[in-house]
Amino acid sequence: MARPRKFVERDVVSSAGEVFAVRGLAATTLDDLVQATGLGKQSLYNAFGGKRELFLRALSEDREEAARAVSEALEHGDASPVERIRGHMLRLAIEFSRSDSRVSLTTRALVESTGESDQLSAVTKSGIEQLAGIYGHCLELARAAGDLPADANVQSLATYFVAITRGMELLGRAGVGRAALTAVALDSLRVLRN
Amino acid sequence: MARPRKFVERDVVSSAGEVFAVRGLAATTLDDLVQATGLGKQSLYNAFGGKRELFLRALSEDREEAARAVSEALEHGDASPVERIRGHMLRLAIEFSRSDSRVSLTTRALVESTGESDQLSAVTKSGIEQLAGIYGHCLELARAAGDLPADANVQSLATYFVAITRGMELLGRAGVGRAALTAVALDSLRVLRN
DNA sequence: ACTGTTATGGACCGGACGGTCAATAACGAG
DNA sequence: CTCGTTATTGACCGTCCGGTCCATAACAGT
Repeated sequence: MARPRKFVERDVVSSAGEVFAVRGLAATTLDDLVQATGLGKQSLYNAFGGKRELFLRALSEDREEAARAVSEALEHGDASPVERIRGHMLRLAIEFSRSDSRVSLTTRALVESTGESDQLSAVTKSGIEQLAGIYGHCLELARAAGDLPADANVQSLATYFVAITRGMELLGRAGVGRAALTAVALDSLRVLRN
Repeated sequence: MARPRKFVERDVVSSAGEVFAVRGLAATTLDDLVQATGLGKQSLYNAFGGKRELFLRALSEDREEAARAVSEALEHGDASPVERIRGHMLRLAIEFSRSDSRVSLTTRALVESTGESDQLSAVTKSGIEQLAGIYGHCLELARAAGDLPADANVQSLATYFVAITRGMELLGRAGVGRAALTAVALDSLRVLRN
């Protein structure tokens, strides 16, 4: 009944997210997005509403994807919970030491948000809570298995892992290499010793 | 022999740094800086050369100030090295949970730098190495005092502390409160148990 | 007081930015 | 085939941006 779109929203959001991850929200221009997505300005505007809205879409997708990935790494497999966390951290060390200058959109949003009541802040906060929840779940299993120190607080350990992973991401961006990041990841796991 | 300046460079750089810390490099406009510093555009330009150069000045100052502060916290006092680190981390937890939306210029530069060969990257990398060096020095003392696990690697632990502090900074920005950040700080110290 | 030199402030500029408009194209329904 | 609806395209717009120009002010030295 009407002219069909020539693009798939998911692909567009994904391409846009790539640009945002490399350049950041403020530094990305509409023309960058036009070039990266292949759409015209007006099509972009019709479908998403503008640069900021498109970023929010990309952010949501990135958040979901990240949560999915961590979930998969921590909640499945036959290794023990602590070993799963260990494997996850080592994989992150490798991922963050890739020199492709990407920064997760969540971190971008965190840094570029302009205030408490910013919409970016809201999405980012809930994203962090979601991540902490996933870590927390796995840590709970570890505790049940007796693999955590007796006095460990699962909640705060979960937040701790969110913090150390964000820190590793920044260090990777700063050029810290794979070996060093791996060492950091291994160090970070020492908090789990009992 | 010529008209004297009406401003003190240090103050101007400091005010500018404040703005950059809140808004970021890309999102700060020259007019923001004019308003924050009280100088005219031309004076700003004469004295510093432009927005980017001014940011670099502010970044250097911020880096020195941060290094000085950490140095002071870790290298003096009658407490043991490990206890000094502990106190330092607890103080950071409080600092990062202030809700004033600041992000250290080093983190800003890290996230907003546009490539490997970026001047921002260079300054930031050396800043991180400097910080790691300070942590490393204190950890060396701790090791000498026998307060570190026997198999601990001082180098990587130093990097680890840089990572966890950057992560805590981001979490603070995300709205994680003082109590939670303090718990994270305490957790992070568990890697030092022997 | 005069002069050389630098600082200052406000007007100004070219360009890029995010966003919009209007003409046209591509479809499905009838 | 025609019509209604929506997508697309490229030209266009007002604004804001970083940066510059220029006329003037404020000093130090003579």
